[in-house]
Amino acid sequence: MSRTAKDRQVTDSQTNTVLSPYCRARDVLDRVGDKWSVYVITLLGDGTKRFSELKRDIHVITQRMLTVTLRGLERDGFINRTVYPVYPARVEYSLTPLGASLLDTLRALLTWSIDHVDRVDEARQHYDDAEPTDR
Amino acid sequence: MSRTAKDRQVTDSQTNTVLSPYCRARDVLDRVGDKWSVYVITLLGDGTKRFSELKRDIHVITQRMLTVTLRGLERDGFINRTVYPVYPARVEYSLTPLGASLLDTLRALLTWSIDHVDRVDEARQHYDDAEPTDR
DNA sequence: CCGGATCCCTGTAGATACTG
DNA sequence: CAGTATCTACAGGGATCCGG
Repeated sequence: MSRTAKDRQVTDSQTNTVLSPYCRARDVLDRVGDKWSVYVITLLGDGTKRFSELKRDIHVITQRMLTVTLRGLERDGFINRTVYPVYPARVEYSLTPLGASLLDTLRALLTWSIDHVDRVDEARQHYDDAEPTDR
Repeated sequence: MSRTAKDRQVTDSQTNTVLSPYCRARDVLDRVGDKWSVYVITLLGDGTKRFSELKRDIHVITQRMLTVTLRGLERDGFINRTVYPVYPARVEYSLTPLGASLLDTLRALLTWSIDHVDRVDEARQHYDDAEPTDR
């Protein structure tokens, strides 16, 4: 469940055959969970982009958070980072095959989310409006 | 981008037609991102389960975290909570149609994750082992 | 005993701002 | 374009207490 390599190889003493692979899958799910990664991957699905282009496309993201996000995605092997030694500096990002593969899977979840967010919102309001004594 | 209803209806002043729906989709993606929700949904995919059954199946989860997770999923309309006024207390959880629908989409991502975690781990080690001077 | 609530503590994601 | 420092909010966890 943890992020460290050491904890990840925990032997599942309870002979739970499902939990263990799930724990490892969390490494990927955590990427999906963080605020900007999915969106950056989606944008790079349209092709190679510069740092400044991404910054402009998202526009509400902090410069710092874009850097952090890109570093993480590069580390996980989802994107390539190419630096052109020119002035002013030019850095381009693009999806790796692994990243493109993830994007394919992600699109399904993304469209599901967009299609059902309204229903989730309804459920939340219904839940929040209910008498606390009901529970 | 935020969790509050107020912030969610931010008017996209930059005429960015993609970012806005993505922000709303985050409400769903955040569920995927949190540590136990996906696993609980998966377990409930096999059918109705009691609190104690879920606790036993996951076994490394805290009683508190299971409660918190179930509350969140119930609030979002993904699961049903049924209390039987008996002794000892009996509470059963099951997927709603919405939850079952999400699970279908989730399975694809889950299998992708499990299939590619090794490649991600490789990428990470390669990245971490590289000379910091390379960047 | 079961299911949960409540208090408290910690790590860390994310933001702001400043630097080169 | 990026690195660094600092701050805050909150997710996650431990322990303990509570009502049926």
